[in-house]
Amino acid sequence: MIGAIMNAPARVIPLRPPDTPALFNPQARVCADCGVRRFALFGALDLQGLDQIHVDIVETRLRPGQPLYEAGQPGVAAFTVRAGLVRLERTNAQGERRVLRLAGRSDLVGMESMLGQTYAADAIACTEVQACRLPHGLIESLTRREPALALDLMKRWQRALDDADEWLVELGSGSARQRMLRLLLKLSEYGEEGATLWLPSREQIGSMLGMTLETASRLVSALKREGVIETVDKRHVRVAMPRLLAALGSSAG
Amino acid sequence: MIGAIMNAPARVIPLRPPDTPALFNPQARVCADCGVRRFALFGALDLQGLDQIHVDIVETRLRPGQPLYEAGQPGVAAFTVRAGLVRLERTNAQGERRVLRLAGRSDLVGMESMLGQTYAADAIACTEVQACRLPHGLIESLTRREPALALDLMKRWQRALDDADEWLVELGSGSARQRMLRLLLKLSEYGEEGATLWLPSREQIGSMLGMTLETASRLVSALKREGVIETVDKRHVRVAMPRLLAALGSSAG
DNA sequence: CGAAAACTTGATTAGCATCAAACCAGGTGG
DNA sequence: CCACCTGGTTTGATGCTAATCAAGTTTTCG
Repeated sequence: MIGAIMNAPARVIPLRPPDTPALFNPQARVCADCGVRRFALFGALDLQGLDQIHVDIVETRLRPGQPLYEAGQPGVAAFTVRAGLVRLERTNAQGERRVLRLAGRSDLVGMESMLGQTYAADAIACTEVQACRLPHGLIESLTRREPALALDLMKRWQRALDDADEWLVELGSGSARQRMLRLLLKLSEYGEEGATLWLPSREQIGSMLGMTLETASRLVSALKREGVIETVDKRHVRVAMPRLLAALGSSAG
Repeated sequence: MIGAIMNAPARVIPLRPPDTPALFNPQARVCADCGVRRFALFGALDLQGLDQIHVDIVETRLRPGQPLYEAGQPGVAAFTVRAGLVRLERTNAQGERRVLRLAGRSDLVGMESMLGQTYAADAIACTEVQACRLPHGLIESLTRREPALALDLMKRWQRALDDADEWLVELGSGSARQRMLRLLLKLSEYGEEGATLWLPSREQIGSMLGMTLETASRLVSALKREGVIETVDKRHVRVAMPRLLAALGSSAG
């Protein structure tokens, strides 16, 4: 594959390409070395393609609470999340905020920008976030040159749709306790290392599960007492997966 | 446009093209005369294109309760809903069924089939349904010939995603009464004629709003007493929109 | 007509929202 | 350094909402 950079016949890409001296632009190098490239939007692109697109890609860093974009703004770019967690949320007719779903490593958010639409939701950093900004013009021109990318994009949309449905089905009904347990299960999918996962503020848990922050607090406290979760620091807990699964199973067999 | 069939320069299509004697295949005629074509997937195609694709398109009719497809089945075709209402629903880990959203006239469902995936949900007819079956192979080959179709498809996905988010935000929180009122508002978007709309069974309302069928029944009864809705027949009601909006406004200003 | 399914209505209870108060950690300024 | 403040969190007391259990009624359909 590395040899192929110069005479480019290939589509197959190794999981993490070794050094690639043929790339001229520094950002192209960053892209080539990116740990999520294989899973991200440009996984279908070869390195030569990368060398041509680098120019417009900007890496963005956000602190917890900072918005990546906001609902209603003209959509100028999509974003690949490289690290951290982003939450998508909307305000309903009654003015209550509601978290729609989360996006983590290798997820693509703000795809509506590629259709000339305004952003459909607020995207806000939950943790420290690293993201790559992909201007919509770039993607349009790339799709023309590389039709496989269009298929890749469609798969992205379908994944987002699956995620949305999953949140509705798993977190949308059942008792408060069940929803809390299922949320922990979901958060553990994004878990960085081991059984340690990021725990949202009580208010955010409420906004994800459709309950008050007091109820969320009581549930978290109860699960700590029961040894299902264990405090690591203010925003992180370690989860005893067997107990979590047992708790889920016992509440509705 | 009719003249253009023979020398085809056009992309502009009248809302409902008059007789088109130049088309040979009967199904192509059906497509050309289709009332939703302008809004449906092949709106971007000219009539000549239609004449070439007709062969694989089959019109399907369903009675209330019949499935269009089922979750987990290999996705062999997407469907454009021409008339009636289809509900998408899934069973969660605890075995409860949950309605994800509805699809009505001109909506496209089962798009995941075009990505070689199995269907992600059950699609079940709520009312009498007419749908056009679009085999995934057809769409693939068409996309190659007509790149604009890919963009059209992406817009479809985004619309589905918007719908999903909307359901979560609007029907996912608030009191049972508020959710019921918002559901009526949503159902009225699909309303056929005037203020008359299809009313789901109490069990289905429960499955859409995350409540028991008894609560749904009580709410429907109460709204009838209050004159917000009025029985037309077992499955249809007329809605007094001003009262509905007033009820929505008063319960949460 | 009779049985099954869908719907309605009532009584009771459990679960969660609401209101209220106290607690804690972190940061600021005197 | 300590007093103070602020925002997030915990915990308690109380009441309302909707689930549950239980009949009874209407509709549908063989």
